[in-house]
Amino acid sequence: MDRIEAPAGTQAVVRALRLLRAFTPAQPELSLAQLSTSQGLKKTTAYRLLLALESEGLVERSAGTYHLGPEVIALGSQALLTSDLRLRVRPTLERIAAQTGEATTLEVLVGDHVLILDGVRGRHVVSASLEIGVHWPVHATSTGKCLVARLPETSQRRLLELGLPSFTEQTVTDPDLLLGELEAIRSRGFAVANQELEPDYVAIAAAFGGPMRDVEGALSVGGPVSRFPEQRIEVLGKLLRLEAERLSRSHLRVGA
Amino acid sequence: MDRIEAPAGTQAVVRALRLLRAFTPAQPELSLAQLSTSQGLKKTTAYRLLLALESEGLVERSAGTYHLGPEVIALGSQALLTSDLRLRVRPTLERIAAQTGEATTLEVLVGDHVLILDGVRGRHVVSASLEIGVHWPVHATSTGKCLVARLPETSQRRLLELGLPSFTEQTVTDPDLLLGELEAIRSRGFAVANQELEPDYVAIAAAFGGPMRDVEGALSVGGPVSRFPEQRIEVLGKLLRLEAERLSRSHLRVGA
DNA sequence: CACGGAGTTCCACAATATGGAACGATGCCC
DNA sequence: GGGCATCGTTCCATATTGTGGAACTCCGTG
Repeated sequence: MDRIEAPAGTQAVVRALRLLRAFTPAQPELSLAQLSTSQGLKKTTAYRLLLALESEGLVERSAGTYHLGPEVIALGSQALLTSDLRLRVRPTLERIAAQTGEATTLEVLVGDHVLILDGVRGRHVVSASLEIGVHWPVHATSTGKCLVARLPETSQRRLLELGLPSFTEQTVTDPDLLLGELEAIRSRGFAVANQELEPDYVAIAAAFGGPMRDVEGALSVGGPVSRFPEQRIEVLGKLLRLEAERLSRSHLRVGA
Repeated sequence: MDRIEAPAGTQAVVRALRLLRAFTPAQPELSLAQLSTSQGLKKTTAYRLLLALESEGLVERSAGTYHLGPEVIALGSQALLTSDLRLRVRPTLERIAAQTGEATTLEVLVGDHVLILDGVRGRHVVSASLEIGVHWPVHATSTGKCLVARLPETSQRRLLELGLPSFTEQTVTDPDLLLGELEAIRSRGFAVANQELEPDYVAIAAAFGGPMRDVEGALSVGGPVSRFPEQRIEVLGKLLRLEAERLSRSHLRVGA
């Protein structure tokens, strides 16, 4: 999220879209009152916008509360299926999964979270859950950290200033500490999140760039801590860095 | 889509949402010119709306064309994961899949298509592809037909008037013929699509209702024609009808 | 080099979205 | 059971916001 493009003269649309984003896994059902106050909108305005969203099938109402409608699912799947990034990276993902035997993902930065765009399961029974479409905070994930590490510093600060919730005892919640770690990640070429999101869960990630040297996405492997001793983390990190570099280079043929 | 709620004084939002819907699997990349003309918008207006959509991450731009952005995927998955219909019907789906061994889906009407909301694979190697989130035309699918059969007649006509593309030699493309079939579906309690969408693919479906006697969704099983002789279709149809009725009744405890 | 067509910026105008006020329903508490 | 708070909803005058024409800038082409 480097270019924070300021929208010009389009408040109604932006407000409506923000309303959609108000729905979270924790709060999938919201009343008009909740929606309007949480978005700082007048009741009337929120109501009108919601009517528009409802008429287009993006929200539904039942028993006085709103929730996201089926049209959103349709749009989402449409976006997923036609994601060219996903298609391009799929072979890489499969190769890594085959080589390491671990669950492998492709993730991108969206808003202030990382989004799982695609994934390939590993060979083990115990493994990451791999829910495509789910998003996680950046500061407690390997992918999040290595993606943020490549952003301009102002964006980094902005992302890290907004409060870093703790998930485990290992979660890094101090912005300055994290900024230091980002530095290390840049020089190592990969990031590790060792039980920072969930106990017993380790993940390793490396980011690759777009046509310019901006961030495009990150590759990760992860699994239970028992399978990831220090030494193997190092090996996997180097593997991911290699694959990420290959993806970054793959632009040069086509790009300007 | 029975209640075609007319949006009041919200054209900007509606226009923006329509722009999102302009992206199809066939045309996942669209230029400004394409988008503006296809939606009957002035170039300037479409441009401004797209900027707003882009700033919120719902569309992305690369090399002069727009495509749906990652935020759409996030929203879609959010909608999917929190769909209470999906959660409620899951046990039923699993039961049917276990009992029949065939791929089983839950589908709903969205716009003028059916959307696959959830699915459980069957036991066979050869089976339906089951891509959750994908949508199909109503007139060539078993689920589509039985969902439409429960709509008010005016909605039915509207849906069937808008041109029925042919997919196989079996596809019913004549609106009047289809209206007749809908009648039969209502009395039988289930619908069949025998190679109407794809050669060799048979599906059977039954719809269930919401709190009022409106349509809520449809259950289906499907697979290669070789496994679906007339007699078995009849058996499966009755099974689906039974399960659908059970779902319809499940409201009565809670509902008004 | 002139042309057509792409995306983009600018701006005056009025159509459109805004939010205050007021209404009907529902639920809660005294 | 009456009154009070809170919810969703409708109406409407207002000016803020979105609209689209005109004009500009890049392309790539004939």
